[in-house]
Amino acid sequence: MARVIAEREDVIPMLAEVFRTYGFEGASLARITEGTKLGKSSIYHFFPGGKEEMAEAVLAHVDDWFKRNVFESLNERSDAVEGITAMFDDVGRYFLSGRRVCLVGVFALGNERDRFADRIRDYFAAWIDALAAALERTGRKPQEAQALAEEVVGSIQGALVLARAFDRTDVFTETLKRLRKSLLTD
Amino acid sequence: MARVIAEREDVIPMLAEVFRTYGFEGASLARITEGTKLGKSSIYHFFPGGKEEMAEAVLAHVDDWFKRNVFESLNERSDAVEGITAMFDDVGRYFLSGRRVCLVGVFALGNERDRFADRIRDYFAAWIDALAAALERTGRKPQEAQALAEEVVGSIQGALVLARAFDRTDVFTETLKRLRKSLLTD
DNA sequence: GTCTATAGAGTGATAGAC
DNA sequence: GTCTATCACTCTATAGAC
Repeated sequence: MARVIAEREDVIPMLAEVFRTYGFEGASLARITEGTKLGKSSIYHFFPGGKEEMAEAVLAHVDDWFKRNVFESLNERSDAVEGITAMFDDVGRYFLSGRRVCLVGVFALGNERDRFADRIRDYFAAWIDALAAALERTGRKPQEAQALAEEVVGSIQGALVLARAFDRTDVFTETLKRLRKSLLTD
Repeated sequence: MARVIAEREDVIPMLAEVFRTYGFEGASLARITEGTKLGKSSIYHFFPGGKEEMAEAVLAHVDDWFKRNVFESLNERSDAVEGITAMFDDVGRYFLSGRRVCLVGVFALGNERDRFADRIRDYFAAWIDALAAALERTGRKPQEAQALAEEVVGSIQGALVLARAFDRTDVFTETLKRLRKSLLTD
């Protein structure tokens, strides 16, 4: 029998895509098996806790990706301006210029929010805090930096909604351009 | 037999609340009958087309509410500044200071977007256009007004996401305050 | 009688868990 | 694959207003 040996780690990005596309409730086992090319038994082998465990793993994976890319861009560059520029590039690439939606944002809006409240809150908090820290290194006051960071992350989420609504990636890419400019010029 | 006679019009706001809370896929008939206090027969009597017709009616209702309130605030006041202020008040009240989510935004992010693409696009386009027109009346150039309006509507959507993520209404109300100020001072 | 709103059993299909 | 629960939806019967 032909077998494609899969590992849990390899399944998670595909799972993420299913949850992103259909939301938590809409991610049925049929869609999950279709999206992962795995049978139900394999899925339950990797995630005995069912959909809840799958969603947890996906959220952890997204969190990890942002920590290793976006937040690292912001924190580990000696030049804060360069770090902020890199963050916008990372974000633009991650969301496929607006064609891809934010999984955590989708979860935040749905009734699954309460179930994953900690993960959702931590994701946005970590992002805002990392950006605020970088903004402080550009010479802004802590309070101003925090407010600006919140503004930027919120605007990115809103731009994803509008890009989907209008089915136009430029709504997203132009927003990123504008936000970057406004952070780095005044 | 005890009867509480309902009308289609009275059902729609309750339906809207169910769709807002659970999304299109998550709005099961069980949740719909629970949320509307109506039996299946009554629901299907009012909406023979099933969930699709219910969602259409709800989107039309939201559209109508915004046209009759938010957009009217913007367009039919002789003083554009007063109109913009009224819009922010309307929006703050409508979204219950951020406790309530935007139904159209939720639909835009989900895979139901394609099914209701026209309604979703028109809702945001009408909002942005109405705000842009008011901004032009405050003396801004058409292009600048359009970009600013898009920015504001996007920021409002993003603020709803963050308010839900942090479970803090002030994230939403502070964003409204900031946006209003930035439109009316510079 | 007609008409509209309601009650709720019952349909096959699909859900998630195992 | 197998399990039960739930899915969206249909149907017949019936309530009360005219």
